[in-house]
Amino acid sequence: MIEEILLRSIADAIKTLYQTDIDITSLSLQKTRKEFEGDFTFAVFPFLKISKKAPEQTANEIGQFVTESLDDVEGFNVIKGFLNIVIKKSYWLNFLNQNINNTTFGFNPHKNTSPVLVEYSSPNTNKPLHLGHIRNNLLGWSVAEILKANGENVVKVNLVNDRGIHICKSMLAWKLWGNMETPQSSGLKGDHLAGKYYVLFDKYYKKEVEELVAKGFDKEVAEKQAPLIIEAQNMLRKWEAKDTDVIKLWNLMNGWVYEGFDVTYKTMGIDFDKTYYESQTYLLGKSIVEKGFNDDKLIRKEDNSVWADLTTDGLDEKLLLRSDGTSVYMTQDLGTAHQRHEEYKASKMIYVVGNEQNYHFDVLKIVLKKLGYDWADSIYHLSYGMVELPEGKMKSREGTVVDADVLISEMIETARQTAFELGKIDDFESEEAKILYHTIALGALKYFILKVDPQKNMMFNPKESIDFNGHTGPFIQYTHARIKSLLNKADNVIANNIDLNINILDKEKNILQLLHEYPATIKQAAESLSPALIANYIYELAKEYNGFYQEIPVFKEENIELREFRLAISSFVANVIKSAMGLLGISVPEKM
RNA sequence: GGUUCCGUAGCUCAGUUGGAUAGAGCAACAGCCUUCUAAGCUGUGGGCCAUUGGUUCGAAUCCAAUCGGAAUCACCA
Repeated sequence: MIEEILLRSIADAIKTLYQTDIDITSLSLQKTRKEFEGDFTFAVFPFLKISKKAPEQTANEIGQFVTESLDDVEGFNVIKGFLNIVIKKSYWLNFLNQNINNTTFGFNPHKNTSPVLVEYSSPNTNKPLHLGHIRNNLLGWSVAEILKANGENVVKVNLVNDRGIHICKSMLAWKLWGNMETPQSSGLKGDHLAGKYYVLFDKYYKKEVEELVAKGFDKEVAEKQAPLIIEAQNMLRKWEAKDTDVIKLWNLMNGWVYEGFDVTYKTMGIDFDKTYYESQTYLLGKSIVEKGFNDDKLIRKEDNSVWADLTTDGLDEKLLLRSDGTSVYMTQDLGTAHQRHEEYKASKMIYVVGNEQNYHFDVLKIVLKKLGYDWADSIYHLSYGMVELPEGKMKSREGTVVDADVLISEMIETARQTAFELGKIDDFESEEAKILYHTIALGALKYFILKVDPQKNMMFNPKESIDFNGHTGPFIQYTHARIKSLLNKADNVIANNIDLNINILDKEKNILQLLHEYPATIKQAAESLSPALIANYIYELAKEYNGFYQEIPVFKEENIELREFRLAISSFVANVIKSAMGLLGISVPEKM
């Protein structure tokens, strides 16, 4: 990489000129700002104490040294204390020639190290997926792909939350009021059917609580004594005791939900290498807790509940087993983590989970350590922000959730209408057209979500449908389609031996520089686990290309060498757009 | 109340380890299709980077305090 060569040369310069050894990692270059001439800029201010000279003079001396020692450097200029280094155009053209046909440009070779696990999605089987889950799925999937591109050995895992009191609520409601309704009989998608009964449970439960309060009970007491909740708890105990009828009902309803989830995952293009089920790990969790108690690392209270005392860690006590012996969320997470560690000995276990669970993961790591598992440090909680609506947070029970399936189908419809209004397609009902609507709709949705820094909360306004113009997925897809159309006109013949003496325009060099940054962008995105860096990078590239496309003839250029050069740049841009969008899970059309 | 995260244009968001005059998109206004796809391009207006101190040659970026907002602190998950 030219950056590293430049830095080494600068370090040499400082050593030769000022007799001081500088660690190369303490030096940094930045891209030269557009208003100045040059490619890379080095700020000399920190080294004035060493040079004991004015900024301009120091910069001039270093610039002189670097220019004389490196073939790829054309020259330099100095403005205040900023040394702007100009790279020869032959460097950029060589870069183009060498990478134009490299289908894995920007990717690191596969390292043969212990795997990195990425857990995402982690759905509950009592309700369908909503916009919050969409962010989770897209983030997790994309982070996994970016890590792969960076050479990691990645395992994508899902953890299905298929047991627990919330599942029993749906089951109980269906049993009481469902009249044997099935996805077939109702035409409802399986996950939506389960969700319907979850909502129904809550409705009647609330009613019971109100009635008890009206009779003079405290609200807290009422919430614990309402017949419905007692019945649900009863069901959970029966489930843990493997009661035949309860298990049968559980299998039936979960089966419906899985069928529903599969459809949604397929539509979104989300996949997994391995799926864990809480129902298969919670017993391991229980045994870990029992062992911890026997080893005197946990405490049992009079009512038989088991707790971890975290007061020495500045936290509170944490329940691990209820007084009736059933397990909680934390219990199964201990079991799941343990099982995964045994299976993969992963160097890192990344959990993509919303920031509302920050405390949970702090506790998980502390409890694991307390129990003597050193590998607790390999657990990393990739904590992402909530998706907020204009009215505030999404709440299932208040009906303010944006349903994943509904949102996606609305987006597809919008894509269809927009294509119609723009007169883009001849046959609007053809199979090809339908694929295109899907590609564009998902492109818009995925890009909208992934371009935001994962850590931050993000706003989604359902009344303003996601845009297809400007800083969006379709903008980038469109750029790709236009390039493909150009390349087709040239019969897809792309030269990789561009003459190093041709004249390069500013816009062309800007594009080459951006392409040159792709490998570093992937690396950075992998290190910071942020697809947003890829998303913003690819927008910048597409935008720069569109400016070029508008102003400069490509296929119509009469000079053959220039035409080949511009076609080559165009082809390279198309490759990188396709590659980078692929890391976001967004496919790019050939035509649109 | 404790802990954690966030405050950048009217709105939605960028701004890599501190660097030169703070960047996009949307919305508004004005232009560009007999020439490679106008889902595009060009231009105009729009900012006390929440506030106040500090560190530094240099702060949107680092530190502290204050003010706003969010999450969490359950025998829910």
